[in-house]
Amino acid sequence: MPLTARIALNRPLRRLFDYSVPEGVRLVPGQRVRIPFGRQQAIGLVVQTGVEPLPGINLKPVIATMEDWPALPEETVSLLSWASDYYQHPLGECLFTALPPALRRGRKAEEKPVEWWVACGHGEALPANAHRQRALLEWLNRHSQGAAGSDIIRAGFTRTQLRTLCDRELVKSVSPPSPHSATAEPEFLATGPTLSGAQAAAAEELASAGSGFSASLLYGITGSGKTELYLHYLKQNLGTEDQALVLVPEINLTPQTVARFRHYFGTRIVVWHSALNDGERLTTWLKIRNGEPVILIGTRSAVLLPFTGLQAIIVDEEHDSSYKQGEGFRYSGRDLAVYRAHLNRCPVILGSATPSLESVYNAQQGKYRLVRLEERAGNATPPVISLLDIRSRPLEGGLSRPALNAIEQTLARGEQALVFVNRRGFAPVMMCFDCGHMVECPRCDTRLTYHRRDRAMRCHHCDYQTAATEHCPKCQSDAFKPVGQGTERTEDILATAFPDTPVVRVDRDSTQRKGSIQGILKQVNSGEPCVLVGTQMLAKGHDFPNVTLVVVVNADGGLFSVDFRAPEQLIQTLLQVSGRAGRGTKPGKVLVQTCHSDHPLLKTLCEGHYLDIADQLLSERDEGQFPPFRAMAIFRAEADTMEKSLQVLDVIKPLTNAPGIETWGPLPAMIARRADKHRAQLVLNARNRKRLNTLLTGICQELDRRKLPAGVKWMIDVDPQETG
DNA sequence: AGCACGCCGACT
DNA sequence: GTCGGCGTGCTC
Repeated sequence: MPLTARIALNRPLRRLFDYSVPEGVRLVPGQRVRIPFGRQQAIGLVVQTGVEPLPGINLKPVIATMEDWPALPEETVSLLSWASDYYQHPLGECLFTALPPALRRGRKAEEKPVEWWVACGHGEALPANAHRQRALLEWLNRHSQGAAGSDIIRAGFTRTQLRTLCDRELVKSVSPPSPHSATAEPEFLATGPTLSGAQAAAAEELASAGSGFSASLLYGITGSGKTELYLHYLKQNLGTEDQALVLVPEINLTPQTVARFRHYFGTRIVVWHSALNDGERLTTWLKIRNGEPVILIGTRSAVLLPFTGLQAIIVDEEHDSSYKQGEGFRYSGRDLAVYRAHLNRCPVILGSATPSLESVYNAQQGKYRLVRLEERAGNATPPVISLLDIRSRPLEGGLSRPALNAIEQTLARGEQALVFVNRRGFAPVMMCFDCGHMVECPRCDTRLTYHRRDRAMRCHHCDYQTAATEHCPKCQSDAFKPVGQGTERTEDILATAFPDTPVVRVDRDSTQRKGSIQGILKQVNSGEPCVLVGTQMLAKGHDFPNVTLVVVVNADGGLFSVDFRAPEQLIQTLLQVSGRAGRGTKPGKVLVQTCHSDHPLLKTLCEGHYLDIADQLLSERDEGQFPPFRAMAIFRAEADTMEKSLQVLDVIKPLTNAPGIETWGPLPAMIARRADKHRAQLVLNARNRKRLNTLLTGICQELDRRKLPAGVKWMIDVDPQETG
């Protein structure tokens, strides 16, 4: 009988393809092969061998193996097969997301040798106008050991300059010095950080779960020192040959965070995030695949890396919505982390000051061990939160008089204040007070945000932008004014109100312009009085010891949203941003401006213990029959007209008719048109997750068979984060 | 996703 | 007469 193999391709196809295996070739699951596909060639991943050859199809033979070992180890294939089924995404695309781009394209799974350059002359022979070449040569002469090509480029020189110098025989390429002689191992500490009593107790509880599978929810209030706990845990429990994974949200993966881990683990720390280039990705991927005993700090996709000796997983800020991928393979990094810990029979720690309702529920159900850390580190006390009703109060740049007074008093005491605004730009709308016109995005059903600094009107949902005008573009009236608050506007008002105090704005725009958040925060870290203005970005993980006042400009956005997650997210954001106050020795105070100071949710926030609030929110989810009490999935469709999108979902709707499953819609999405795509959705709400999964699998099979209206893209989102 | 095949409109 | 538009169908 001829040998056969079932192979997955990196194509959006919900099927696999069978091939014959040439004599003398041995294939195992997870192995990378080159195969003929149609009239082209492709890279495939072996899923299964020895399958029964299909009748009536003569199999093409595999061309070659890329390696004689599986690129994806068995455990990683299991993880992704499970995820493919759970998230209803084609297996091939799931498996390929676990490969670095270079290997997806068919490159050899080996390190590109480092090209190493040394200077072998001086600049006298260079033409007088060759400034950059001279600068490069001097730079290289200063590096007596020579330098890697990538470092030369990173230092601001170009490949052309290097090539020309090479042609002039002023630099040459040599083999790189061996890594041992290049640099000494950086120093790192043998023991973990010293813990407070409360931290030590929590550490002991975490450790008591042992080394097999366990999931712990570490509820640690802001400022309680969760990171020290992670460091301590890894120091105490990780063997010298073990691998560990620390997942963090993108914006938490700062140089300081990494430096903190390096301080205790030195070169054992490696990072994984969106800013890595293909070469760096391959290098790190190979390290992980080779089983090197690294501790990897990474964002969402790090959970898919091919670990072979994973012994601990930590998910920091586990409630963060960025753990859910919002397009393509819509997996949850946090949920896959838990499943992966299960596969590896190792512990997983989910840490947060404001855990997701899903995790709180799992803890209540006994699926997760709840570990509490409710004392702030050092002498810090939790901040006091109070509501400031702004109904019929005059506002300046969104700030009420009492709020401005509080900021003034804070500055007068030599302390710092933080003002939280949930929108970047100057104002979210420009409106004409004569004709009522509001400037809209031509491609989306949204208003354009006014960015005064750049004199631009920008859409925050696509890349559209246009020059700002002084008059109404419709009736030319000059009664054309910004409406609502953005960070730029609040920054402006504060700069006017406190002319002698620095005002520092932190949002996507300001950090992009200045290069990094670090530079911007220098001012703040000096401890001198200043006012910080910013978005979400400020709410995460930063430690500002001298910030003693936090002002929330407007808390009302999330109070009456149609999204069932809005109340949870509002509370989480408010508590995270509140947590920036009073992290030093001085007590912190939080003022939340609202038009609904009698709203029960905001009232409990003030009295609030987060777990009590979570309990209350959970009972609302229960009553509304929402997750985690129900399993949810959404069919989304997009096309050049709304009719087409709705039409496809109308075809799908009758297929969802099953006991224990409720279907809502189809309805246009909250923002119905986005980048000229008209979007609609069909929501499925099920009592039983397994039943929902089986139903979805069946529907996908059926839809693959059927001919659907052309030009419509449909997809499934399991456990959706956004239901708008 | 690619890529080829296929059948209708405005060019040398 | 042909170049090329993108609709449709197929890939073991």
